[in-house]
Amino acid sequence: MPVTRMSRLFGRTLREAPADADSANHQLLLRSGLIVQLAAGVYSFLPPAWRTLRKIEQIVREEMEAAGSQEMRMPAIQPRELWEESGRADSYGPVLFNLKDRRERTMVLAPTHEESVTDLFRKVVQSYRDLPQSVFQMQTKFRDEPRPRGGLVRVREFIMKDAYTFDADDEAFQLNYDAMRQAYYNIYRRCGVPVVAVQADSGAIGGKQSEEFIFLTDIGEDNIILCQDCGYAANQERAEFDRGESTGSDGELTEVATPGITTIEALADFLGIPQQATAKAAFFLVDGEPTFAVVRGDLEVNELKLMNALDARDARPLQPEEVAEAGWVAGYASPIGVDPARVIADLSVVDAGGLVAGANREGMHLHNVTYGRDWSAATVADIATASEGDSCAQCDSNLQMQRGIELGHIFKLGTRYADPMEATFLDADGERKTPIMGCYGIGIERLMAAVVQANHDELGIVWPRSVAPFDIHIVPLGGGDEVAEAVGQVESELSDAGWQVLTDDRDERAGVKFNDADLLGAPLRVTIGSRGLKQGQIELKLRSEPEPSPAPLSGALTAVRAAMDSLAG
RNA sequence: CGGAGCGUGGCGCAGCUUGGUAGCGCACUUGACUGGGGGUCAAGAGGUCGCCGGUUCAAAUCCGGCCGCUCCGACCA
Repeated sequence: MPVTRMSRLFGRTLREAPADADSANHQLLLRSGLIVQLAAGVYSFLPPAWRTLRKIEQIVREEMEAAGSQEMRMPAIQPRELWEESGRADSYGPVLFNLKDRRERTMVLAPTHEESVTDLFRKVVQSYRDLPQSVFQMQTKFRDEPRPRGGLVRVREFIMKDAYTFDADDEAFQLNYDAMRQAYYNIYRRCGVPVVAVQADSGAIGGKQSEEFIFLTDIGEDNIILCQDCGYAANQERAEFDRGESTGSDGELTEVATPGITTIEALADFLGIPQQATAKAAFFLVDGEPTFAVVRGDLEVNELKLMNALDARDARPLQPEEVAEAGWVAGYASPIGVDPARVIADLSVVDAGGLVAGANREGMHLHNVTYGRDWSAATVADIATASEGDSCAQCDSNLQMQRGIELGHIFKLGTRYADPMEATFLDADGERKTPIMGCYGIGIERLMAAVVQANHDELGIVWPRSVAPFDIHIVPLGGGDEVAEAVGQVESELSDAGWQVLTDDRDERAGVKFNDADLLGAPLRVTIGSRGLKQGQIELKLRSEPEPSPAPLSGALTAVRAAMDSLAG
C-alpha cells in the first residue's frame, strides 16, 4: 500500500473556514480541504474525501450483499416518457433536471430509479420462480432542489445507494424489508453515526408506509417527535399524538362580540379561556379546491396530513382574497353554515364539545360550538401537527421534539409502480400477479457529513477508524538522517501491514503539523522526532484521546497494532 | 418561488455613509534566523473591486438591471 505524502496531497488545509459554512461538519470538510464547492449544492471531493466515500460505499455494499441484494447499475439519463408512465412526471416535475438530445427528445437526469427498475423488472422477470429479488446500485442522482443547503446535507448532485426488492406476496416482502432494515442499522453503526428509525411520510416516492433513519442533531432539517418512555418515534410530518380531554361544555349556542380579535391567542385572552377551548379555521387550496380545515385552537394544521386525508396531490394555504372569494371571513370563520363537503375536521374538534368558533361575521364569535349538533364535516381525520409536550398516542407520556438529518429512507411501495407500469409475473397457479415492491435509499455524501458531525471536536475531525481517509498520520519532527531513516522504516512497516499511511513530509513547524493532523483527524498519529529518537522512542497518539504515549521505535508495529485494536470499528 | 443578507487577491475581512492613489490578517514565493502545538525578520508575487449599463472631469464607492452565493420558509437521501 503506497504511503501518501502531505507535500503531494491534492488540496490544502485552511486556517479559517469560508464564511458560508454554517455547521461544524461543513466547516471542517472545507477547512480540511476535503471538499470544494463548484455551484450551489454541487461539490468536488478531493482525494481524502473520496477515500472516505469509497469506504462508506464499501460498508454499504457489504451490508447490502449480506442482506441478499445484488449490485447492478442503471442509467442516469432516462427518457421522460418513463416518468409519464408512472405518473410522476408532474409530481416530481420541478425537481427533475430536463434536457433534450439532438433529436429534440426530452430526457431527464434521474433523481431516483423506481421507474427504471420497474421497467427492468417487466423486461426481465416473468415467473414467480424468479422471485424474490433484491438489487441495488450506487449511482449519482440529480435533483434540482429548490434550496440546496447545509453543505453536503442537501445538494443537487449526489451518490445514492438505492435498493429495490420484488416479492410475490406481502409475507415474502416483509422478509426482504426486515433484512434491509437490519442492514441499515449495521451500516450506520459501522460508520459511527447513531440513528433512530422513525415513521415517516413516503412523499414523492409513494407507497403505503415508510421509515426514515434519522441522525439526531441540532443542525438537522427535520423535526422528529420522540417518546422517551415507549420509544415511539416519528417524523413530525406524520407523528400521531393524543389530543387529551375535551374542555368545553355543550351549552347553548350563543354569540359574543369580539371586535378586532382575529387570532386565537387574542381570542383566548379576550374571553379568558384556554386556547384548547377554541376552534381554529384554516383555509387551503387542495388539488384546486378551496378547503376549510378545522383544528382545536392550540393546534396547527399539518398540510401533509391534510393532503393524505384527502388523498390529494397538492395543497397550499389560500391567499386572503381567495378566502373572501370562497365566502369565508378570515379571523372570524366558522364551520357552521359552510357546505360540509368542503370542510375537513381534526379529531380534536370532533370529540370536544362547546368550543368558541367564529361566527362568519366580522367582530363576532360563537360560544358552545359543538360538532354534530351545530356543524359537520365531510372528512374527519388526524390533520393536526404533533409538537413538543403533546401526549404520546401509545403511552400517554409527554412527547419531545428534536431536530435530525434523514440519513436513509426505506419504503413499502406495494404496487405503486408495478400497477401503472404493468409489471407483472405469472404465479404458480397460472395467474398473472403484481409484485410487491420496496425501495431503500441512502445518501452517501450526506452520510459522510453526518459522520463528521457526529465525530469531531474543537480541533477537527475525529474519524471513526472504519471510514477514515487515512489510518495513520505520521508526523516527522526535525531534519536529519536519523529522523528520515526512522520515518522510512516505520512507514514501510505500517503500510506493509496494510495500514493506509499519510506522512507529513513538509518542512513545517511542529505546531502546524500537529494542528493539521488534528484537523484531518486520522485515528492514530505517530510522531517521530529527533528528540525521542535519542532514547529510541517514538510517540503514539490516538485522535480520540487527549494524551500521547511513548513507544519504542523497534516495536513500532506492535505498538501501533495495539493502539489501533483499541479502537472500535 | 416568498422573505433577509452578502459578492473587494486562495481564505477571512476593512474601505462604500461623505466619489479622486485598493488596504489589513492568514496563506503563497525568495533569503536568513529558528525548530515538539499555527515562530521572527527582510524582500516579493498576486486584485477586470461579480457582470452589464447609467450619472460624473472622475465610480469599489452613487443609480438601474442582471448573475452568483448564503440564511429563514414551502420540498427530500
